[in-house]
Amino acid sequence: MAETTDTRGTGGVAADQLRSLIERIERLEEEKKERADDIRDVYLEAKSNGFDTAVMRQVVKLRKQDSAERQEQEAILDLYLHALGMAPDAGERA
Amino acid sequence: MAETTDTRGTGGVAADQLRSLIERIERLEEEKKERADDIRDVYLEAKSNGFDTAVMRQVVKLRKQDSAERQEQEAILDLYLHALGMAPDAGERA
Amino acid sequence: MAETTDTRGTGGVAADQLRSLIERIERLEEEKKERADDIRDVYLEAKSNGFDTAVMRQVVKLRKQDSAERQEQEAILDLYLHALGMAPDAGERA
Amino acid sequence: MAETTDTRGTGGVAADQLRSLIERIERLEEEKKERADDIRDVYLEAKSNGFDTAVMRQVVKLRKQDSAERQEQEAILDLYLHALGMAPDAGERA
DNA sequence: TCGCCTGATAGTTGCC
DNA sequence: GGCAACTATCAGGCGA
Repeated sequence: MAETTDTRGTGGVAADQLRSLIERIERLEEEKKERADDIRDVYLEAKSNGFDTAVMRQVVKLRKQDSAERQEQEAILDLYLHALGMAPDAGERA
Repeated sequence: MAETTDTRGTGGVAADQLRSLIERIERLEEEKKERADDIRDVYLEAKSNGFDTAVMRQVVKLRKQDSAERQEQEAILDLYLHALGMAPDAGERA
Repeated sequence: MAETTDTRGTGGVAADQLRSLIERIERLEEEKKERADDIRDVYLEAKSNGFDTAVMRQVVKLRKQDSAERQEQEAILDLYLHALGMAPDAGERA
Repeated sequence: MAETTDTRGTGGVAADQLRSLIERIERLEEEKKERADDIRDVYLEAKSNGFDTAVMRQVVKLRKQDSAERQEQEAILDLYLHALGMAPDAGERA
């Protein structure tokens, strides 16, 4: 734990490091928000072109679920293989 | 001590009603927690019988996803039908 | 130790046991969800009667905290009683 | 005929447009997720360097609030300036 | 445009 | 002690 008291005086090394981390996070959150706004804009554009955004959202959600489910399938396969001692790279190879 | 303390005057009836609502919620939350505890117990029982609970949780999750996806499929079908003005009982259009 | 590698062959005992456990879990989760839905309904009913559900949720939370503290007090009391050899029922509990 | 996937007569153009919109959305959501993952990574890095991430999240939140308040102040100022016919054409934002 | 509702996100708790 | 699931809170989108 960093009760390092490295903060000799004000603005120690830890403080600088912390400031840097915070700023990186803030920059990333800003970019994340930009993407969210862009997505919102695309939906607005779609709506203004006569598309049903509810349907579109459903489509996007469904396609996301499909890929998520595929991931799950792979995860559970791995788990089975491990449970059966047949993991690909588990070192255990009878 | 359950006399009509505050029930006279303004807000009395509302107070009784509120109390009733709160108690119903609390009872339901209690029951919900009981179920959660039961689930936890089943997993513990499974583990004590040599089953891999991680695999089990994954299985449960996957089966839940399957049914959720089926629901989504139906939802999107409904949306399409609506978007095409072919909804089962909704011929009304603004 | 229970040997669950009984899964060799077609539908071993372990497989049946696993299926049973999974189904119990799913039933319990279903019931848990029903309670959650009921709670939601009560809040909706409250809202339709003019109550502020945010305030209600706060109340429920506070009362839960209170009860938690009370239980903690009881736990401490039990501890003392045990330490004094005055526990109501020693040990056996299902 | 250059556009083979264009099923004219059955909303082909719209279909292409819809596909394009969906793909733009999915790409943006992907990028959004990348940023979220990056943020998560920075917090992990911070933690591995001994920082308390809960505190850091609090700091980020507070700074976001501060900036929101500052922007509100600027908005009010703009409003006043407009009301006075003194709105700047293109103001620089720090 | 306002209020409702659903989905996203941050915090909390329990498990490993 | 770290990590993941769950829960509660909050904001954005939709309908009236």
